[in-house]
Amino acid sequence: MESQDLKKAGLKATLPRIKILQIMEESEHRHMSAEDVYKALLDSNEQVGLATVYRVLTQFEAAGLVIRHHFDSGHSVFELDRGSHHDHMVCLKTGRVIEFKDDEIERIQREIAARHGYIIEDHSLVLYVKPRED
Amino acid sequence: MESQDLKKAGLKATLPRIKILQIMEESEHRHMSAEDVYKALLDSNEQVGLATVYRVLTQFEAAGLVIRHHFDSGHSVFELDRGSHHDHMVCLKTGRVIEFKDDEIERIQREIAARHGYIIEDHSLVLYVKPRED
DNA sequence: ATGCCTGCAAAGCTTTTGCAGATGC
DNA sequence: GCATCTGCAAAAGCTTTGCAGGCAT
Repeated sequence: MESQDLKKAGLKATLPRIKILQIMEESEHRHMSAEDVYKALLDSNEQVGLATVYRVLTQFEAAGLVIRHHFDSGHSVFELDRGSHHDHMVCLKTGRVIEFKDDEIERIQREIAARHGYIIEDHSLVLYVKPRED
Repeated sequence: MESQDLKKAGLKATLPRIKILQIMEESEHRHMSAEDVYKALLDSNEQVGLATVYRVLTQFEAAGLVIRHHFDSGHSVFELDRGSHHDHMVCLKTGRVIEFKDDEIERIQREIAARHGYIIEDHSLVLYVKPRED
């Protein structure tokens, strides 16, 4: 039940929030822009303002429910935080987003940061790729 | 001589372009936003419009003279392309940007892309870090 | 009941664009 | 001289915010 997740996150279980959470859970695209979410709401005949979508997504981010990515395009993309960290590969031809994770890379990253006297708080790794058979 | 670089890149050697190239070469910060460049121009008593800065930086990017990064902040930062690829570490406390490169990480990245049937066109790796002695 | 939410419209920021005049070659 | 470039101001995205009314608890 979404209302539980919301309350657990310290957010009142309002209709827009519940709907947005549902949209993101049910969407076939795990990465959605605010506009994408807004359009999906309209498609479901939900009356929610775009400003509210932005506000809710920002609150979700603060609450750790979603992760905000920037990729390379000047606008934000949101993804439900299912708890398992991973990196992304974006196909330049189709726009498809593939998730992956590699412990070896993560290990080396920590090592490099440490070598400079730092601790990693977060990181962003995006591979921009194209199909091999081009 | 900057005008040579510009002509080689197929761009007319105009004053704004030359000045912007100089600014970026001489700045102690290798990563500058359009606004940063614009302010630096004003500080040097150069009369160049902000729109021109954006236009020139975009042309430079297309010409391969600079690289545009997005990091995580909703605005672009530009860096002179000195030919040697590297990744970035951004200190969350001071904003300092450190460059690094690791062949092992690069190798694994290519391997992962290949495993999914892709070839890497480009990639972006940014570590958001904080000093160890916090 | 009351304090947190929402919708709308307006404003904010970064970046782009149209146009007339200026400049490089 | 002519095409390209620049400055200005206006516009265009994306995102945030102020305010008056609405909703969850």
